[in-house]
Amino acid sequence: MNQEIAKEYIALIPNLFESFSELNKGASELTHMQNHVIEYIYMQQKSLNLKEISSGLNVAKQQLTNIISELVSTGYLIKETDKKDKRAILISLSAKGTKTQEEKWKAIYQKFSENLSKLNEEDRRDLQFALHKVNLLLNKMED
Amino acid sequence: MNQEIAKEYIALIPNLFESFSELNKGASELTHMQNHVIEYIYMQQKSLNLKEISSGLNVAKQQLTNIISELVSTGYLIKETDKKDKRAILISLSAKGTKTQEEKWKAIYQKFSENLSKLNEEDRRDLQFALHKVNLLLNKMED
DNA sequence: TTTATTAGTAATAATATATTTACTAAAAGG
DNA sequence: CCTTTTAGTAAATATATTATTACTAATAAA
Repeated sequence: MNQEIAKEYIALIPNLFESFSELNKGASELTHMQNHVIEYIYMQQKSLNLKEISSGLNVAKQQLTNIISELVSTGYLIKETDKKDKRAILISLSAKGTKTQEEKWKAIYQKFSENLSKLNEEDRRDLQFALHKVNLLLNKMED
Repeated sequence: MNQEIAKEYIALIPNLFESFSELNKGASELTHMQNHVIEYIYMQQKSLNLKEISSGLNVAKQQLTNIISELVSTGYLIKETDKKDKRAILISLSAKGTKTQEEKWKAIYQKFSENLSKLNEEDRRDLQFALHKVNLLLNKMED
């Protein structure tokens, strides 16, 4: 059975690919890496130190020093020293940073909502249930 | 109802994020863009011309000229002129190109399969059904 | 059959990203 | 304490990506 499930999971990834790539289309004033960093922090929903961002995104910490200090000075990120570990610095989104992310997701949200009209009511009901179940179980798996 | 569905859809994206980013971790000998191009062609499951890749990836066609000719000379891609439109060139994966992609997906597949053991049998059955349904309906939506 | 579009190429310059090496200061471990 | 590890910074270099402009040749459209 596991094989069947894994196949369905794998099939899901390309299905979301388009929405995913669209996240960074809106060609803001930010570079790819800057976007990438902001997006990652937004998804993690908490403050992160440089090391966590580095390993989460697979980017050398030396690179992040510049990228993040740029994002701090342009007002997207906020730095504060970690009181539990004085070597570390916790990085989080500012209101401005959060807003840019919310707008990107909103665009995907709207496009998807429009496409939903191609399904009839029964299919939509099924889709809702199935999506809910998938999210629930994927979360359960990651714990 | 559409709002609820869209919310579940949006929630799904971060859920797949990790698997998604992992696709390009294996730090092959290829650059990001080269990987990106190969990945895109692999996902589309057919030959594409330069224009289609350009608009699909939101990358200027001028950039692709170099990227693709490099990938052709290193044996990942194959070029052939489109007989229906003599201006165009159809680009597809070589056996070597296909193999690299298959290996990346296989790694994701295996990791996911291992994680599945965290679910009990009933949950796994539910997950399989729900994933199948989601894929089915998302495909239906895109037609 | 002209004219306008479209697919792709080419070369250059401007930016961005990646890699390497070396450094400070706090923490962890003995 | 003393040593080693860890988080972050810094600067230089190499490589990759993006943007701009200009060009050829095939196709579409007037």
